Amino acid sequence: MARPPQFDRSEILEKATQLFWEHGYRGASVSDLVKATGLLPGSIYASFGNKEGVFIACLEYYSVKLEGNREQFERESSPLTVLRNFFFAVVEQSADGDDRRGCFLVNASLECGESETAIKSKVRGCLSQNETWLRDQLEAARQVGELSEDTDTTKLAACLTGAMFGFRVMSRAQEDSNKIRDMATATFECLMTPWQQVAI
Amino acid sequence: MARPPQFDRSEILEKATQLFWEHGYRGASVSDLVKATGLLPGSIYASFGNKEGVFIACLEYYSVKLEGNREQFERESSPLTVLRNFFFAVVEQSADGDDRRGCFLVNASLECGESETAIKSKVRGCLSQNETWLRDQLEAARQVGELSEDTDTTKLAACLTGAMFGFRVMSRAQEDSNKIRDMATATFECLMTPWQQVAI
DNA sequence: ATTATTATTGAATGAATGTTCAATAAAATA
DNA sequence: TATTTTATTGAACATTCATTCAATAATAAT
Repeated sequence: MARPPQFDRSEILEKATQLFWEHGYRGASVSDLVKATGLLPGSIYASFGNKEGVFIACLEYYSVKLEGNREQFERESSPLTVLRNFFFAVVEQSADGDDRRGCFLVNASLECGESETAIKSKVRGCLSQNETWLRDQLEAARQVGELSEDTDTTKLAACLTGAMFGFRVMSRAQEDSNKIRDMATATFECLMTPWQQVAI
Repeated sequence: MARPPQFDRSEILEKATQLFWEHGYRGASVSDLVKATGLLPGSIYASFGNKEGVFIACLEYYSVKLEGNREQFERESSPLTVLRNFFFAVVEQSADGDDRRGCFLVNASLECGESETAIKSKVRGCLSQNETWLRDQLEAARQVGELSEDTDTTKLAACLTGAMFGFRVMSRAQEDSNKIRDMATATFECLMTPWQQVAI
């Protein structure tokens, strides 16, 4: 009994995400959003409530995409290989000289403060989802015998998350690509080696 | 032959830094700056050129303070102890539940993009200064025999820098204090242990 | 075809943004 | 003391900000 939206939501979110990712939440204005998406203010406010609403929808959109990204690696390999492949895929993305936007979630986490409560909690949720996936993967590796029995998978997942945050920041700071690669590789090896089981 | 400034520059910078640290570069307006410092717009623009100039002066101010912070640890201990003490001082600051502002430099690094060129390069300079200090400290430790001869101190300094970025981000993301402490401790041990020499 | 409901339009809103400026005040030199 | 130089004042600047709204268009159900 009503007119349906004329636009493709995920197409709009893709464009909005690119905009926010490049300029940040505060750095991208509603006019920029209008230009980037082709939607007029009225439509934007009718669909997302306000600018913060658009941003949170973008965070969700990005997070879902990231989830798909992780699942993509889960096909054929052992848990540890899946984990390693995902980790180094992020490393490569962070080391890419032509794209130094870092991680949309990490950027948002540092840009937004106590005043943007809804954003903060959304970011927190998405980041912890990623960390939980890492832990699940480590746990699976432990079950399968790729990691030693006494591996503290929760703590290890936190360490890996921290390491990833680290080179996400380095990526933004425009560090040398090889430096990022080297430091990420070394850190990964240092963190994982103590728990890895030698195949018999 | 002229009237001297009426304000104490470092007092102003202290207040401005606190403001920017809490709200970010874009999140703090010039009016906020006026309120926080007590200076009127004209004085601010006469002294710092523009808002970006104030921010860059704050980055410098913070960086110098950080340098003093590092030197404070250099008094009585061995290079490795100095390094460890500094590292865990930052950990404790990051884990402090009442102050989750993270690192002013890291925050600025993620908030500011390609449009704020001057800020980006200032941040880069300050961060690399810290990393260089870490490397020097590691190098001293190697010379003294606290670390093995074949320690790649440059790469290790990069790894430690990344680790610190990591828990700076976690601090902002409002993670549990003990989680931050645990992950930082574990990461530090993993990174350092392979190179540490056992005393004979 | 009529009606109810929602989407889109695009101008308008008031508040806030960073910055400028002429006037004034204060200090240091001559 | 007179002069020069710089600092401070506080209002005013144009611009941009996020948001609203009455008018219009489009759809689905009656």
